[in-house]
Amino acid sequence: MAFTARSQETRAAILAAARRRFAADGYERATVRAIAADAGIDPSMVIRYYRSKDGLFAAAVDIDLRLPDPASLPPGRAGEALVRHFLELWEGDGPGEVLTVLLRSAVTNENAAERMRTIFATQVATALGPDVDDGPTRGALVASQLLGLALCRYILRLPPLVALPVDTLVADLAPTVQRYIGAPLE
Amino acid sequence: MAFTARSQETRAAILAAARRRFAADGYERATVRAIAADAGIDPSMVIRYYRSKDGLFAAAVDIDLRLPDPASLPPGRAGEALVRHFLELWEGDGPGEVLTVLLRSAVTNENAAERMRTIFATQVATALGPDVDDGPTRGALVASQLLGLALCRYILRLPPLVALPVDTLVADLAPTVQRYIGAPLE
DNA sequence: GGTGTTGGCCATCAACTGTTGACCTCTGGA
DNA sequence: TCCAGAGGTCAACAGTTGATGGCCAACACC
Repeated sequence: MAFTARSQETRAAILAAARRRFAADGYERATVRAIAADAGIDPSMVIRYYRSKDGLFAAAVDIDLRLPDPASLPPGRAGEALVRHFLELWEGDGPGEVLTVLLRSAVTNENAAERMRTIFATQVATALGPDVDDGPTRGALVASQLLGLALCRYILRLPPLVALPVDTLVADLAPTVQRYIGAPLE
Repeated sequence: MAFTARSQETRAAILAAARRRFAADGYERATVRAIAADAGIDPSMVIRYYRSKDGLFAAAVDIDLRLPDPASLPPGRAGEALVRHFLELWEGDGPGEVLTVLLRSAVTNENAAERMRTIFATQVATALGPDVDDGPTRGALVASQLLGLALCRYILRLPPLVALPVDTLVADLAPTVQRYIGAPLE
């Protein structure tokens, strides 16, 4: 299946519409019909191409955080780099939409939650470097601050956080993340 | 309406079942029928008592954070007190359930998001004391860390965060919150 | 003891969901 | 020129959803 260029086009149109709808409405309220309408296509085509709504969702949340390698950063600046990289992902059109989908649905959908867990357990925790047993704990603490920021700024849209420019946010949060990465814990 | 003791009983049973379902499944997937079944009552009664599913939801998310007055705390310890109080709310059966409902649905439901915004804009920001113009900003930063913690520990259930005892979490997060409250910002 | 009010159940509605299969239509190679 | 196979549409399915209104049973009050 899926040979001609035309089919790849509508396939991509469906995926784009799905990401938009999933990001805006969450998994349950984003209907196959609405996605199809946005893509200017019949609902049955959505199923034809992606087998089911779940299949479409799985295709819609496929992302690589591409976290910077901490070894390549000046020591003491890893926190700042992490916060900035994370924020720029969210500010970007493509990844930001995917991340919105992921976070929005991870909150109610167990599959999405599991995906989120592995993403942040593996990508973040291992990005901190292969040090010792409290690596996962530090990674989770970092995740709590970064995801909390994303939640408040991009999902809940708390006005003070929406108003702050990226640079200010980086400056304010970097010390926190830096401490979670390196400082001695309880 | 609603005079007899019996009606108040089933009314309360419906509300309890609703909180449980909303907390477990989120707004969309928690059906009136399932809530009614949990409460051992006919679905139509749910509508009778709460007018609509939305009305039931509004009744289910009614909470007062009861944040401690910072003036009554030893200075320099407000951050610690805030984190501990917040965590104990989530650990409690009653408030924890309501907060789960609120956060789970604020992510997809605009009404719930608005409620969340006012709760954290007013209750947290004003709890920091009536100082100046960056009060809301500081409040939002605090919210980003506290809500991020709740998200990762109680909703996404990141294993390392679930494993940590409350005291450890308080010790690890208190400096962050303390800094957001008091230290000079960018 | 009648009587009206209230709690509760049943049957049902209209709308909407994901999904399926029959059918049309266009294209490109033989 | 023909025609197989692809992309695409249409109508319909079976199930579930929130919500409504009619009906019966129990209880309080006169």
